[in-house]
Amino acid sequence: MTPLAASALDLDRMLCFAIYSANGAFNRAYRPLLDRLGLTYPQYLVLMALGEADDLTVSEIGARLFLESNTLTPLLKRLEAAGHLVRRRDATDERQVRVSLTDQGRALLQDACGVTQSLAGTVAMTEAQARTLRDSIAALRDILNDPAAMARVGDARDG
Amino acid sequence: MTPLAASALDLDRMLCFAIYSANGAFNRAYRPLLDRLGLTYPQYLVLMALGEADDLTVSEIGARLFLESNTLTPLLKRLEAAGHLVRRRDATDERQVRVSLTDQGRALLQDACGVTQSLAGTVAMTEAQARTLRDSIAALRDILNDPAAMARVGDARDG
DNA sequence: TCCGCTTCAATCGCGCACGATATAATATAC
DNA sequence: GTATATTATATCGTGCGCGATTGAAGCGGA
Repeated sequence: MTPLAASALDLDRMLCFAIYSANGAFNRAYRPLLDRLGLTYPQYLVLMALGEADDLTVSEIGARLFLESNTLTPLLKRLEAAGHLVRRRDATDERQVRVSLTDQGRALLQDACGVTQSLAGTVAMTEAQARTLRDSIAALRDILNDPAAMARVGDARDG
Repeated sequence: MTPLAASALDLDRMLCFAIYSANGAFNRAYRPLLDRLGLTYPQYLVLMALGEADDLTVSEIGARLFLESNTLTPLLKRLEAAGHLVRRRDATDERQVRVSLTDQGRALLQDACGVTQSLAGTVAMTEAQARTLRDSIAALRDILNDPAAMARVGDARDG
């Protein structure tokens, strides 16, 4: 007498829920470690992005993290207020804002990288397992982020 | 001259970032579909949980979704205001709040399940691939959610 | 030159997610 | 049987995440 549960849609069978709950678990695992550094996880990601390529525009950071200015602008302002980075208008195109790490921000990123590695060391997973899993998830993400692939979803319900 | 990028910590090599960005991608894919039903993704998960086992307490829902009352209480109030579920104090233990789907909520869940399937059908992945990936991610989540496993993370930096 | 179109960042509103705390009900200790 | 501890839910403040909108800067064509 539970017709809805009879399908293959149970929570534990859903890939999206596996991703959703794993994301929450990662956040909970990172939080106490990043708290000591005064960082949130998205802020840590921004520092990582700038560590790979400094002096990025807001859009370029967004392209790497799959975020947009409505999320990044206030986040970047907080990191700037904390002295971890500097924002300045591009001289040749005043629409753009270029973001660069300060020395303090660069040092903080070094500390934060240690956090990642100590956590990675705790999760019992071989390098090969982690790589396979990461690549599969990234491929899935790229499909979901592809407008062309997603355009037809739900069409059967519309027409 | 980019010492930070030289390590294995690049964004695209991080499992946590793969999870984080895939979660965002799933949300973006679900949003337009669930918007038509007036639901958010977490609200959809709550309906799913109640579809599997109705008349759950707030804590029981939280145990299934890895959430707590500070997140669930306002979310449940919104779903109740929309007429999708009912909340009432347990007669034998007034501390607990029992949540049950209304007929309207049950019907909405049926509609929402169609959304999931149309999206799953669009993502080119075999059943076996999806199962393997899902199980790996869930196992990872369970490790990250295990206080005992996580207790030692960062110890090396403390002592 | 002027007008429209696009692009980039910023702003606003809303809904999670969660640490910290509050409040009420129950259970336990004595 | 009252004091204390524990449990369940609710409340509050902060920081994402994002749809929608705004405003300024650049770009195009007539």
